[in-house]
Amino acid sequence: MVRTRELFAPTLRQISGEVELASHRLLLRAGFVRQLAAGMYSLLPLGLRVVRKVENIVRQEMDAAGAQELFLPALHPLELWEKTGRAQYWGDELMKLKDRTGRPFCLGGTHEEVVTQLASEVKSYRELPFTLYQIQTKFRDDPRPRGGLVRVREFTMKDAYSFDRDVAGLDCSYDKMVAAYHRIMERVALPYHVVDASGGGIGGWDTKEFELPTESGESHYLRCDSCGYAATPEVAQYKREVQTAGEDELPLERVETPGQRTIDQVTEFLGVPPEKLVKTLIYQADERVVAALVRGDRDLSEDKLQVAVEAKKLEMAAAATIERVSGAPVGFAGPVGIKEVEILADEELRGERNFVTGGNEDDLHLRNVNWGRDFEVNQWADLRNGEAGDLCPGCGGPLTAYRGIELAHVFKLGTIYSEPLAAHFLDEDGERKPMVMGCYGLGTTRMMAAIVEHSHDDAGIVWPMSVAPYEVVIILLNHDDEEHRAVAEKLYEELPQEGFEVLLEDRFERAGVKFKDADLMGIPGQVVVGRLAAEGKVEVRRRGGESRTVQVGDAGTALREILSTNLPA
RNA sequence: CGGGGCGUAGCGCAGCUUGGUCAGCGCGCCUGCCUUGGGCGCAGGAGGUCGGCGGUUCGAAUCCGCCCGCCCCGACCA
Repeated sequence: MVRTRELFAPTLRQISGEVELASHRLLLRAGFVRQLAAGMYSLLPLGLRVVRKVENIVRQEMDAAGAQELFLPALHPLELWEKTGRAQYWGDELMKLKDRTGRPFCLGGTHEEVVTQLASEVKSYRELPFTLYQIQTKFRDDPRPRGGLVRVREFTMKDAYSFDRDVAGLDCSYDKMVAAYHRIMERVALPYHVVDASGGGIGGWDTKEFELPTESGESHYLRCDSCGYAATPEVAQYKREVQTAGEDELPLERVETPGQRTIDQVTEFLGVPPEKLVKTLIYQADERVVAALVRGDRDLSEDKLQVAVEAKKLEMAAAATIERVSGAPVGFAGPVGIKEVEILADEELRGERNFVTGGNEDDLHLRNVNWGRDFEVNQWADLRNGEAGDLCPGCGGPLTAYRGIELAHVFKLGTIYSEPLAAHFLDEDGERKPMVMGCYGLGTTRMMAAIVEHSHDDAGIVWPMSVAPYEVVIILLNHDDEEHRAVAEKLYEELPQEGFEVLLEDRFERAGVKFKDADLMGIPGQVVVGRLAAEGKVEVRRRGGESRTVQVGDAGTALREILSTNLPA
């Protein structure tokens, strides 16, 4: 219940051409948010109401799933992040600061460490399982914030953590959270795809992202439109066609390639298509050094390589290592004659003959290289990113490239936090074990942006009922007309009693301005008090939908009907 | 972090190439009149160290250097 005359919601008629994303433009124009600095936004009263509604939906579903809400500090001792190795892993993305005594702290980018330490108070299997969650501000010093509220440096997120005695228990806790997420997406009226993803370098498995499919999204994934299989390129499985060598093996040739290091350069220089090249990528896998081979036009998936070599830690080998094993400057490594490394080759190369590789000498490449003859493959594996056009592993249909906004992310952590932080319990058998954890994130401010991104038209935002900042706006057109004003005031009095959240548009503005702003703000129900008020009638409309003229006394009934769906038909 | 763009009145922009009636426009704001169903109309008015610092010059919004900030593409992203 508020009057627009008192509402702090400055609307903008124009906005800089630099602001590109629809959600960003509309949330700014409609007076929901303001930018303080790159990736930092103030939520104005209307924006806050939307976020609160999203939060309440999330809260209800979390509670219904048996999770318990708590509230953890945003400020963490850096030491805690060092125990799990994440201070280093996150690097500059973690916002660090010191207190007056010089003790190092950080602003939490997430809360696994803090919640795990808290959970370590659990002593017995009898206290398990449980799931904790909070709705908290997160800080991430992203190298490039973008897209308005989609990717920012300070944002609010619901993060939940489950604690179980074993993996079977985790699976159960995880399934409950996933089910809750499905209901949340339904309630905020967003379409979504559940996408298999990578747990990232820190570990975890069964990682899934809930993605809003939209061209303006920044995540990329592949999806089979016939059976619904979806995955990020790094983890996407695909059906491999049986490859047969189509050509005879030709004699190996050395070819001078002065200064030609990259695939593009070599392709250009030798005049061969990139699929005839084979990339040799040298990685440090824990203590070992491995060479991964993929076709020149493909991208290596570090996730798949890491699985194939069963390494805890995988990173590009240092230049010195590459030079040692290949005997050549970076850019000329190849499988023929390389030393001290295991060679892993992408399955796809089984069908390749006579390809071009680095020559392990400065400015040298080799032509007509063949595996088996010129070098031995130690291990064949799927090592490349999936691509659009690959075949679905389930049904064989083609995979399509999608872009999306990542709304939520779930994954199974196992004991990767409970072990270093000593979150143990005594099991039935008297054995001391680390708790088995899962974690479940959902960005609430991002969700507001995603809803706008998905639901708007040329005139402005079209909020679903479930998260609209107000459900009904009474638009009083002529403020000077006593009769009209009386009708508007009566509605403003009565509609809340009928259960509606009401905004009264009573500013000293012209009718046009009020209509434009009402559409821009996207309030689902509009009650227009205008000329017809003299006859005791008002116009009841759905933003983006139908409109009808009714007696003032019937406005509530008409609104109930017209607003019975979450989004206009 | 690499590439590109931008920074001039509260907001949106022009001016910069070619230095000198260039401190300009639209919207908003204030006053008065008028109007009240889709960002009215008329008249008058206030408001800017041209992102910052330094340099070139008789003279800099304009040219040069450094810095800061913001946007976009890429790298990165639990």
